[in-house]
Amino acid sequence: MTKNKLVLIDGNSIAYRAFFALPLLNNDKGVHTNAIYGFTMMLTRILEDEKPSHILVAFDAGKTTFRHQTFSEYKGGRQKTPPELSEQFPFIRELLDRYSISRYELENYEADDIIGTLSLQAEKEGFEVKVISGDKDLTQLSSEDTTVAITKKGITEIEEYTPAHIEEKYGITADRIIDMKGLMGDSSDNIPGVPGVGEKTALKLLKEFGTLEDLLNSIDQVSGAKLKEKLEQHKDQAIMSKQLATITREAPVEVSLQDLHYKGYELDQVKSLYKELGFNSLLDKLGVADEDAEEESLEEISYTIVEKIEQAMLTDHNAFYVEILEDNYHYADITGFSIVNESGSYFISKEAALQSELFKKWAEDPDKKKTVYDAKRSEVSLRHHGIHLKGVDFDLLLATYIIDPSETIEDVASVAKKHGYSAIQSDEIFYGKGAKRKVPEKEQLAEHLVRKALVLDSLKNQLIDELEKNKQSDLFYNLEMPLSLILADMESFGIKVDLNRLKEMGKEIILKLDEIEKNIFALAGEAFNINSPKQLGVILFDKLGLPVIKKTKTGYSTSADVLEKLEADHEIIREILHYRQLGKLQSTYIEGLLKVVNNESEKVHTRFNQALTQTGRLSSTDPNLQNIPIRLEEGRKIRQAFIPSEQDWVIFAADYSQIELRVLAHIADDEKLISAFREDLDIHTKTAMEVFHVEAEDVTSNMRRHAKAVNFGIVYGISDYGLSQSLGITRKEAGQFIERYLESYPGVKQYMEDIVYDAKQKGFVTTLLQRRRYLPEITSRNFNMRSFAERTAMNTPIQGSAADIIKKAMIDMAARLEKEKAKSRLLLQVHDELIFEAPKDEIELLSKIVPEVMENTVELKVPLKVDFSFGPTWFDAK
DNA sequence: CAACACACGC
DNA sequence: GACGTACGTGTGTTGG
Repeated sequence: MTKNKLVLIDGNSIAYRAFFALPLLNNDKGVHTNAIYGFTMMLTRILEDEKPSHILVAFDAGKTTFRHQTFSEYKGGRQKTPPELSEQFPFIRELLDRYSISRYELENYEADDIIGTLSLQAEKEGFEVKVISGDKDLTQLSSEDTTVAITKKGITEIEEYTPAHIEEKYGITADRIIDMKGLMGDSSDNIPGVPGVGEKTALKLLKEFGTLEDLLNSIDQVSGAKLKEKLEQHKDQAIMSKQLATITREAPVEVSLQDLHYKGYELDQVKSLYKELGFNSLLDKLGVADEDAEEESLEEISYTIVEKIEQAMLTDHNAFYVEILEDNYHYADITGFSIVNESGSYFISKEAALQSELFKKWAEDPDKKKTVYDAKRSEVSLRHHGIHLKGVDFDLLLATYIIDPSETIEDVASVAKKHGYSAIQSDEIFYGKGAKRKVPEKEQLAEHLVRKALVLDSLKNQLIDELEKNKQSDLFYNLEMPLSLILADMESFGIKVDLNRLKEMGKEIILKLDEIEKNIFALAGEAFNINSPKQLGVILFDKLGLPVIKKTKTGYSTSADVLEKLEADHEIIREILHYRQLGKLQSTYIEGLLKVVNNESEKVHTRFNQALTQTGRLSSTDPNLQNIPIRLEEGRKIRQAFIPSEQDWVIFAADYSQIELRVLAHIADDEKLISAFREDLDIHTKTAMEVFHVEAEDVTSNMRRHAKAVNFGIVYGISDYGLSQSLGITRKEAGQFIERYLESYPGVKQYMEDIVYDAKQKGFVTTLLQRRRYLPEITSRNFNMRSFAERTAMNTPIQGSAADIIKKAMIDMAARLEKEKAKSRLLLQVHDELIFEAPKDEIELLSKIVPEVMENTVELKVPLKVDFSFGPTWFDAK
């Protein structure tokens, strides 16, 4: 017989927590749902993790409780519950009813007291008890049978208070928590305590004297005259405070433990409430994806399954959809096509299309306009069949991304849904996911693909209007759309890899890894899996007794910054760091790269995601060629394996110098920063001079390092905390650095203030070329969310404008290479640099035109500066 | 299979 | 006074 388990939830406290932890979500009926949603998340998690046999959610009853008789100002000065939260309580009660979970409130008592009373009863009956709240006061209930879980950050993370944990954390037993409260008070409940006594002092006193009463009986033995006087003076107040903080275990609760038995819930009940509230993600989790709704909305459509293509089907203006099921379109096969135009709606099988000369001619005709979804993907896959797609005049994927980069775009259906168009199923539902994925019969496939083309057809004009309204037409038509074709070229062409070089490096690294592994095992005194942070933690901190610097939620942290601090303590640390470094090279950059090299061409074909990042940057996958090592020499050598695809060619790399800071100088219109760049000064040294008020010759390398980190922080929008981490200084010091920086560059300071104000007014920020990022959280009452949104407001115009500039440079560069009839080709973009391969006899040309084009692609108040180099491998182009 | 910890680049 | 803090991608481990 397993033990009964009672879960007691502090309903008010969890609702508050959820409300402040989540942004103010609205459902389609205009009801705020963030607290309900957070509460639901918490509740389902508890049911799953704890599997209680009994459960109750306690709420506070009215305004006053028996505590007010003792102290009329109890909970005085507390802010009124925001109406946005109040309106959610009825739903939370409804939710509990649907879940068949008991809830209870009691006149004159707080939720705490109900919990205290029932937990005591349950303990006596031999139950295991779990209390869940956001209020640390509840920890006083912790006992051998009762664990108190307090939400930490957000709503999903909790900290569990067992008697042992309390002793470890505070150095006092659980039953002394109330004595501590008596001394230190509690400002949120307006419990006074003893003025001048905080947590530290309270704990010190209790450790020395025992209970509050013990302490007050021996005040004369307290060291420190001031403290003694305070205690003497506020003796009664301390006793009263302790009383107020004490949870009663004898409230006249009218429910019995039997009443709290939990028998599970009725799926339909919960489901219908979720639907009403618009909790779609939770509906999915219930495993009851809303099939009927999907079915309902799918109106019938008519279309033709084309056996033989005829000229009349291919017109001047078309919605054209190319289906490729695998996500890596470099290697995947085309599944089929659909076309919608004024002549009709068609499904065309892969075979029917590719055998047709008419189709090829139409696809390659720039005057036959096509609206597509993901032009790059369509283009690259058609090329495998010798067809060069031309005449794309609208890409639904890119338009959706430009209009709002925060929308997660999964497939045509997800885009359709966002614009209120529902006559289509998602690919996940239509094809199935994971192992269940399969291509259905032709009839069904045909219908699904035609539906996609219909979406293209019907959303196009709507999105064109939206782009126009946002003044983003130029960005869309003249930047992102042409860029997608350039990226298609880069991706299809690929980059040659020196397989032998890579394999050789792999062998060397394996030898070294074996050696280091032996050393580590010898130093540890046993063999273990070095790649397992868990096992490594046990060795370092339990067996070798090294000091614990940081913990993660699952155990000890063994990250590099922690290990570096331990380097002097044990020689095993150096070995582990080296092992990690080489292990990363081996698994990600040697084996990982070898896995994705095309065996025939010996090239890698990355895919640039052009519709993903919030800032407008590209990202790169399979392989990611934007994070090839460079910082450490050992890793940098990986670049020796990237070589030109033709004999006697070179790799030519050009990078913008300090593009983000130059952009900042421009948009902030900061006089000092502008003149620094006009004079082409070393910007980090210059910043050090300004921040530390010294002359150039007095800037030490440490000052420059600090200045560089601050510049870095400005560019990436990190917080004082982030800066303190990267410099190994305190948060306060980091904050002072940032302040001094802003004093040094008043234009920047003004910009930072203006942009945040602007973002609050408009709800979004823009870049040089009108890219947008919406920041709804900038008005959040949650400090963290608001701060993050504010930093994003400052940072996105900087990083996003830099992204705009290099994208434009890529387009200009492609045009210029064509004009020069050069053979050189662009291979990669890595955020602020462009990598080309070039015949040796074009090095001179590139050395002239690459900097010229990149530096002049836009005109800013400061010059743009480009450095370049070249060599037989990417490694040598440094 | 998802979540986590870690590490690489900009 | 605490909160939990740049963005991406890929790897290995772990536990359901």
